[in-house]
Amino acid sequence: MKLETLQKMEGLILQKSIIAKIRDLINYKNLEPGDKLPSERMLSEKFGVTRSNIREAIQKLEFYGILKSIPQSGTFVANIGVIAINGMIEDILRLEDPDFKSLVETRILLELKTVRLAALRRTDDDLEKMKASLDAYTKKVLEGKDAVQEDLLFHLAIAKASGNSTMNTFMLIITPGIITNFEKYHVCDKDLATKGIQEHQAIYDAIKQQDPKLAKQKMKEHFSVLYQYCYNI
Amino acid sequence: MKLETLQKMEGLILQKSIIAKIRDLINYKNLEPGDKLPSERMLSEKFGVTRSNIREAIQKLEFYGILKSIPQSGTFVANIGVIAINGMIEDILRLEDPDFKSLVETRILLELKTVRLAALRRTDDDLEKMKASLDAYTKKVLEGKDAVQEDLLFHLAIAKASGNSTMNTFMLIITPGIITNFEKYHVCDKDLATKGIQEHQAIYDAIKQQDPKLAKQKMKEHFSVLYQYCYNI
DNA sequence: AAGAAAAATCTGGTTAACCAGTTAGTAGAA
DNA sequence: TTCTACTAACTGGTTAACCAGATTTTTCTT
Repeated sequence: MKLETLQKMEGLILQKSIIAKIRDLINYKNLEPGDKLPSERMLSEKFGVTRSNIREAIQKLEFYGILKSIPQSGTFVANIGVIAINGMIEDILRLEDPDFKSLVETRILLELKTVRLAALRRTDDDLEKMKASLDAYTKKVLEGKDAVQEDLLFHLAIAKASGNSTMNTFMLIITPGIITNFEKYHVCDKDLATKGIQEHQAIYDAIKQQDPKLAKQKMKEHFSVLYQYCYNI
Repeated sequence: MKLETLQKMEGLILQKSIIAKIRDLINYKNLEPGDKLPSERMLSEKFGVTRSNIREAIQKLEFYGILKSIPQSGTFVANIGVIAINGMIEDILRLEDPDFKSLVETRILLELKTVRLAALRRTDDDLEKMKASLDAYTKKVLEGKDAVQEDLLFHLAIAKASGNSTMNTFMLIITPGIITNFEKYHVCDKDLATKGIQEHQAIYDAIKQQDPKLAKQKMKEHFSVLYQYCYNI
C-alpha cells in the first residue's frame, strides 16, 4: 500500500517535470497557437522518458485545453497564446490534492446555487426523481440505518434539476471526496439524520413550489452544521 | 475533421455502453464496497471489446471515485454503496458536453466567491502576482492590442489567492471553454477593454485592502455585461 | 492430517511492434 | 522552370506480448 502510493507519487512528479519541459519547449521555440509540437517519439527521446509518459502528459494538457492531438498528424498548441499557456501550466503544476475544507467550501457554494436554479428550472421529471430519493432517504433513516447514499442522491438530483451541466459535473467530481472524508472523520451524527428528513422535505417543497429564495434559505439551514464544522477544523 | 469527430463520438458511445455494463454487473452480482471486479481480460472477452476499451472505462469510473485499481491485484468497488453507484453512474452516462451558458453561469458563481475569499486570505505574494497580471493587461490594452490572455491570468491569480484548491481547479477546467467560445462568438468588445482596466484595478484595490464585500461588488460590476450576454443568448 | 514451501496462475501496468492516414520529398513529364 | 504523380517517411492511435508482484493451487515434509 505504502509502496503503491509512493510509486504513484513518483509517476506524478515525472509527469509534472515533463509538462514543465513541454512548457519550456513552447517558450524556447516561440510556438504560437496552431503550431505543431515535436512528435511523441522525438519528445520521448529528447526528455529521456518513455512514449507512454509523454502521452500521459500530453493528455493532461489536452484535458485543460492547452494542447490538441490530431490522429496521424501531430499534437498542436491550442488556440491560446503563449502568455496564457505559461500561466495555466504554472497553475497545473502547483495544484495540490484538494483538502477536505476546500471540498466542503466548494460544495456549499455550488449547492446554494443549484438549489436556486432547480427551483427556477425543475421539470416534473426532476421533481419525481427528487421525491424518490427523498422517500428512500426518509425510509432508511426511520429504520435507523445509515442513509449517506440516499442523502447524496437527493443532492445530486437537485444538481441535475439545476439544468447546469457544468455544476452537475463539478458536484459529481467532489462527491467521492466528500463521502470518503465524511466517513473518515465521522462527521455524520445519527441525531442529525432525523433532523435531516425535515430539512430535505423543506428544500423539496420550496423547489416544488418554485420559490428560489426559500429553497436557498432552506439549503443554508441544512448546511449550517456542516458549515460550522468546516470552519472549526 | 468531420470523420475525426465522428470517430470520437463512436468511441464515447462505446465507453458509455461499457460503463453501463459494468454497472449492470455490479448490480447483478451484488458487489459491495471493497469487492473485486472480474479482471480486465475477462471483462474484455465478456463484453466483446478490447482490453484498452475496458481500461479507459475503468479509468473514467476511477476518476469519479467509483472504482479503484490496485496493481497486480485487481479492480475494486470503492467505499460507496450500490445505491450511490447506480445514481452516480446514471449521472455520468447522462452528462453532455457543457454549453457556453452553463460555463459562464458557473464562472460567475465561482469568481464572486473566489474574489471574496481572496480578499480575506491573500498573501503578499498573491498580491504581487495579481499586480503583475494587472500591469500586463493594462499595458496591452493601452497599446490597443488584444488582452484576453492577460485578463484571464488576472482572474486565475485571484482564484489562486482564494486559497481554495478545488475552486482553483474548477476555474482551470472551465477556462479553455470560456476562451474558445468567447473568440467564437466575438463577445469581447474593444471599448469594453479600457473600461476593464478600471474594473480590474478596483477589484485589485479591494483585495489589497482586504475588503471582501467591496471586492465582490466590484467583481459583480465587472461581470454585468457578461451576465446580460449570458442570459440574453 | 496439517503446515510450510514451492510452483503455477492471474493481476493491472508497461512496452514495443504494428496500423492506417497524413505529409513531405522526389522524380519525371510538360 | 513548373506542375503533377508517386513514393517514402512520419504521425498519433491501437494492439498483443511482456513484466513484476500478488494470489491461488499444488506438493512435499512432518
